[in-house]
Amino acid sequence: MIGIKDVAKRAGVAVSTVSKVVNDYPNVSEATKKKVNKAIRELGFVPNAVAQALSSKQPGRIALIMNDTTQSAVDEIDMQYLAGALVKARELNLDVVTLFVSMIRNKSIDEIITYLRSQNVRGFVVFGLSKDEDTMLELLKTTTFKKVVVDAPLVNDSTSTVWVDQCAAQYDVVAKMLETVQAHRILYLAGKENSFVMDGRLAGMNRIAEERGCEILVRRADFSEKKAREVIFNEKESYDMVVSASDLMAIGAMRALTEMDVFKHVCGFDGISLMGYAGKQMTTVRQDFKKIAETAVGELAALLEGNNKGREIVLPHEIVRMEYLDVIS
Amino acid sequence: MIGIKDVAKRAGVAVSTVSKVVNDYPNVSEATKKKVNKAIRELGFVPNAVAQALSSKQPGRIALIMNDTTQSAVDEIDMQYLAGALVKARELNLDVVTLFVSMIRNKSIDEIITYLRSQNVRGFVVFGLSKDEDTMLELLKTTTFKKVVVDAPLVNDSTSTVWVDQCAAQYDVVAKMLETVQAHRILYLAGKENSFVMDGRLAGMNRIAEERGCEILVRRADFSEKKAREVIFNEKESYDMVVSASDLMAIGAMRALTEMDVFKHVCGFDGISLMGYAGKQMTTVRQDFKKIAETAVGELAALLEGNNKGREIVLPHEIVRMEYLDVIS
DNA sequence: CTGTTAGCGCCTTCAG
DNA sequence: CTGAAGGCGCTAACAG
Repeated sequence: MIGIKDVAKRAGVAVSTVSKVVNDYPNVSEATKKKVNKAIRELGFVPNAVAQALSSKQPGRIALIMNDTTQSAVDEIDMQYLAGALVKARELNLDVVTLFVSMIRNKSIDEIITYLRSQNVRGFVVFGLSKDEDTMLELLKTTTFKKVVVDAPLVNDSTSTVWVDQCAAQYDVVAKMLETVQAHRILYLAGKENSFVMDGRLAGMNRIAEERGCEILVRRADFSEKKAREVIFNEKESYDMVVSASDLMAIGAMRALTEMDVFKHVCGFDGISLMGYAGKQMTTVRQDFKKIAETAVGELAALLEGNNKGREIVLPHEIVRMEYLDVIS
Repeated sequence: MIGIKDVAKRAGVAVSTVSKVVNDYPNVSEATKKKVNKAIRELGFVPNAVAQALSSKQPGRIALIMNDTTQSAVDEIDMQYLAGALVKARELNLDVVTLFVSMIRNKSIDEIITYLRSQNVRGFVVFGLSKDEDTMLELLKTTTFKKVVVDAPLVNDSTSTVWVDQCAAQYDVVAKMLETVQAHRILYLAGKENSFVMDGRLAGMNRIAEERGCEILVRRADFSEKKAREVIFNEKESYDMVVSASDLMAIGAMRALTEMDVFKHVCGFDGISLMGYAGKQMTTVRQDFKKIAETAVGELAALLEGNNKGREIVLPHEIVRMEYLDVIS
């Protein structure tokens, strides 16, 4: 491996001069700068990031903690998160450690901290955290790291939150439906109770209930298509429309209704491309997951740099109609 | 930050002794080992991975290069790959840099090499490479890095391949179908031509044709459900069975057939959980993506360590029947 | 078995 | 504007 020293020799200057050129520091004459750059090119010199990091120029690394519950539907979301986060990190020149919660779930909080510190991690972003992820929640209270939580309202001095307003999104998508559909009783397919996002979505439904005088029948289907199917099949009470807290459940509901040969309007939530498989047009909420991830990493960088305290960042959502042929590429 | 030196002082020993204890080297008496560990605990010492890397003859880092064509169906596969690879890398104590090809597609090969080298990358694994990824293919010929390719038959001195035998898998799944189904003319839905895996799968079909005396109607549907639909709708020739080179196309075919109100057997390929959405039982090939990724990382480590040349590793596949309610959790 | 002493590759004062 | 020298935190011979 050829190093800064070789370049210095080749260019006939001192190593420190090379360093200055490489890092684009002032106080170097154009002449020597040229010489050095020439030598760098000729030798194919590549600065060693590890050494750079060690000698105190290290911004430190960040960790991306992904939630890996093997559910095909959420894989798409996670990939978007990951892609957005990695791109942004690269842009910000932040070194990244990618982790899955399954890799650390069984470890004690101390082990996790030790691991992260040994990896030189200064802060991290957690995606799709749920309420029963105890050690993670504990870790968020810690002040050792700066952190950003996506999809959960957890803020403290060293922790920011990035997400879309779930309450407003749920409200908006239903309000949109109600522009064209009469509905007095709405069957609401809710997700798992341990989900932070459900709180907001339920609140959105309550607001609909109050403002529009609708009655809401809440049924848990745990974000599962299968359970949503069952709920629809078993529901005795009458209702005019189905609102689902996820696209996956919306698809299950739609299928069940079709099999029962009854028609009801159904609306979803997320805007995943799987919606295309519903086989019908469906109204849903679209969240820009890539953008969310980028924002999260950006915020983490800000926390790491400055002295800003943690805060909540709310990103906009969009109400869309997705249709079979639109989506399948 | 407290370092090895502090621990040494605290324990009343030399730094090298601490280092030995930390790295679990021999030639340290139990007594001093205890002293040192005590000091480590009291001071909350955490070895700095960066310094370790710089100092020792680090195995170097490895890069995982993911193919990010936003296709919901393949997201699941990629997540499996990623999870498997990360777990294995952690096990092997290899530092990982995760990349998406979209992050480097527009860059020149030199830029990529420079970037990887600056990141101290010594080798990488590429997942789901396609034939038109020119710079990547070029990079594989290079000898700068050790590399492992998943799902493409590219082997040279410094490059290994890990995948399942696509030809045998395609053959087996059809052979399995033919045990119970009579079929003389098979409609084969092929994927994109730029896909390495298609070569093997087509070969598998040819073998079926020869051995069983079947006629194969090959139709390109580019791994797209939509196109598979269209193929089915437009196909004038008669056929007894549909074989698809991916689950996604199989689903499209199944749906189209249902809409046309005709029944044909359809079989898929991949074993993604999306198959559950087909709404019917379907025979398909299941590949263990996690295992594949683990093997790939293991092989990369081996290449990095020893002096083995690149080679081809073939993993087993499985023929399964997936059904609606099995899959949706 | 333990301590001393060089580096790893680079950055960063601090003199010249 | 340039060069010499001292680390960053740790590992790895080499002496004791």
